[in-house]
Amino acid sequence: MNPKYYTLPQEKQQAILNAGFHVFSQNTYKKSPMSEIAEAAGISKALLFHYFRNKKELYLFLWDTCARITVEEMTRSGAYEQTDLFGSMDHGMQAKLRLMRKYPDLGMFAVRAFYEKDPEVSADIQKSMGQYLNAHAAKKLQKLDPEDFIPGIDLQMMYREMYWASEGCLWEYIQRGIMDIDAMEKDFRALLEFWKTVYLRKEREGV
Amino acid sequence: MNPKYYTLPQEKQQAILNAGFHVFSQNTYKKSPMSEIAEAAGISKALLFHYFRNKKELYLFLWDTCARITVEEMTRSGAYEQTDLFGSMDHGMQAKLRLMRKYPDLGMFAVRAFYEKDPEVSADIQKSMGQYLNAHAAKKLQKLDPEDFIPGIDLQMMYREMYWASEGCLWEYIQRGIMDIDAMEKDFRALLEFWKTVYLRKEREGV
DNA sequence: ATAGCATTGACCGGTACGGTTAACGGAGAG
DNA sequence: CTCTCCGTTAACCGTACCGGTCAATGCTAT
Repeated sequence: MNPKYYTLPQEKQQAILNAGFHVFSQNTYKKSPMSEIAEAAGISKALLFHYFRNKKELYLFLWDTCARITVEEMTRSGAYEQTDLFGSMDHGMQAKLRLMRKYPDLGMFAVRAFYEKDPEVSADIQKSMGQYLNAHAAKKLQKLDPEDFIPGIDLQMMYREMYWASEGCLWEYIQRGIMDIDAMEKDFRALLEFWKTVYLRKEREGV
Repeated sequence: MNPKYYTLPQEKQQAILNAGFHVFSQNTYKKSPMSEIAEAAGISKALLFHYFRNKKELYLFLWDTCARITVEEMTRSGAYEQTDLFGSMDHGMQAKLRLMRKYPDLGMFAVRAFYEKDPEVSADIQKSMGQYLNAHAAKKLQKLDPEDFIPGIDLQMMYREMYWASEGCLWEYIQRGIMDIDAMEKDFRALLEFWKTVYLRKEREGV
């Protein structure tokens, strides 16, 4: 790719990223036209080809950028460092929301790219996947102290359930196509509070 | 559409439906080629055009069929009649799983069709939408007896949370592209059992 | 043998695609 | 004022594909 891309003003760079994420998230690789991406980014097709040699280069660049941005935002949020379960979920979701605010179609793009079957790109995508998989869930689970939660609860199940509920909540918004991040944050906070009242062991008065 | 379609063997009809659901769920209306659908259904493009006058007719037929099938399966499952919350969720999910087993891409197709923006079909889709919306959630909620659940719990929140978690669980499978319905059923049953242990008021011994 | 129907390969006009190129226009140096 | 960059684009090119048609093929049942 042409390094001149990086000399563009930040907002232009982001516009191109978002245009790419958007178009590639709506259709398969082969059926996502460069012209549409250029138009969505507010530049001419020729200029887009000036920055990226061809469609494949743009696609793989988007994929790498997507992964890089996500990891950056996640570590920056400190979600991995929190020892408290709800605190860590809070930080994680905060990071996710910040991401969605800046790159609304990043999530959907990542999903589609991961399962893209077009032989022109699928191999490259799969090759660069290994490094991005994280096994935080298992580690997080081991650190939990059963004494903090209501007696007899299946902690692993609780964790999966919470994960699914957040994803389901997110998915509802994604489906609807309206990215009202503030509403999402409100919903998620309500979820967190609800979980606390249900899952956490009630402290006896005066303890 | 050509009524001769209904004289086809059931499996052929279903193959065409699934082919249509699949292709239209992967791309926008305009970028979903009839040839691809025909190929996926195992028939020639010309024959597909023999049964459906044009692309639009096929699309709207798929949309109507999708809605009809869903309503049929839901009422048949008796999900709407159950008074017990978990029982009704169980029946509802059973219906959904049966549907997914038979028409793997029906759900995704419905979502895309609902938010399709192509002027050639969007109007017709929206027009025939009103009748399919259901407001069961609100009704279901009113029938719940707080005495059955742990004290002080926010029942509405509980309901939303359960709904999201089921959707999130489903979504995880859809994303993965592998429609292992049996695994899904196992996961969902586990969820149900978990919810019972957490949300239901514990019966004291001997009561 | 043939009438009737399901099914298809080949075709058509039009368009949309990835990618190229020659030219435009504005800013900055002399 | 002119010349030279260089970011930017409209216009173009060859090709592939799309929605839709049609004449022809085979198959079945009388």
